[in-house]
Amino acid sequence: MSKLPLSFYQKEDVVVVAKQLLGKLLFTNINGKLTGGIITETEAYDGVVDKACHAYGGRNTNRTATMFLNGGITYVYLCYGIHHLLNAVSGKEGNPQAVLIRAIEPTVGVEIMLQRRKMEKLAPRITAGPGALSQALGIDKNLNAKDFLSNEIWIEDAKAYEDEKIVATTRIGVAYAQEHALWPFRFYIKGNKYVSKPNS
DNA sequence: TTCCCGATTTACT
DNA sequence: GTAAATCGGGAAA
Repeated sequence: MSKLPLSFYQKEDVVVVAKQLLGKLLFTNINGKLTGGIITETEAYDGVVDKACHAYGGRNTNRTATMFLNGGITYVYLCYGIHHLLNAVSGKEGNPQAVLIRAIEPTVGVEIMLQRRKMEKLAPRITAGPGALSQALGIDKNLNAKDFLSNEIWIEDAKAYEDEKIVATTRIGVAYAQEHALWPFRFYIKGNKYVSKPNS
C-alpha cells in the first residue's frame, strides 16, 4: 500500500474527502513507535459557511491559520483543555476546510496504544472517539500542520467502502452551531465496533 | 488583560 | 443519566 497523494485532500468538496477517508489506514510513528489502524469515523467541516467550523465567517487566527493552508496537512488542537483532536485539512489554499478523524480500528502497535491509554486489554473505547484516538496514537499539538507525507504521520490508500456500508448522520458536540448542527456531515462504517456513538 | 466556553472523556450516582 | 476536569482561543474592554 502507498501513501495517499496530496491531491486526494485537495478536492473542492470536503464532504467527498470525509467519505473517501473511511477505510483508509492512518499511521503515526512517534519516537520510533509505530501505531495505526483503519479509519472508521469522520466528520466534515465546511469552511467559512459552516457555523460549526473554527474558520466560520473567514476567522483566521493563529490557531485556525492551519486550515487555510493547502489540503493534505494535519490540524491538531486542544479541546476542553484536555483532548487533542486530529483533523485532515482539505481543499485548496485559502479555503479553510477540514475533516475530523473521530475513530479508527487499531491494527498496528496495539500494545503501544494500550500503554498510552493505560488500559489492560483491548476494547473499542481505546480509539473510538477523537480524543481517545489521539491519545492512543501519541498525537499532540506538536503534530499540527505536518503534511500527510511525513514520517511521523501519514495515511495509506486502501479499498474504499461501498455506499451501503457508510452511514451519514449529524455531527457530534456542535449544538451551538444552530441549524448547521443538522447537516449530515458525519460518516461512519456500518456495524463497526470502533465508532464513538453509533446511534444519534 | 479578563472572561467565557468548547469538534470530549471518564468517573460517579 | 449527570457532572467534573482543565486550559488555550477568541471576543470584548
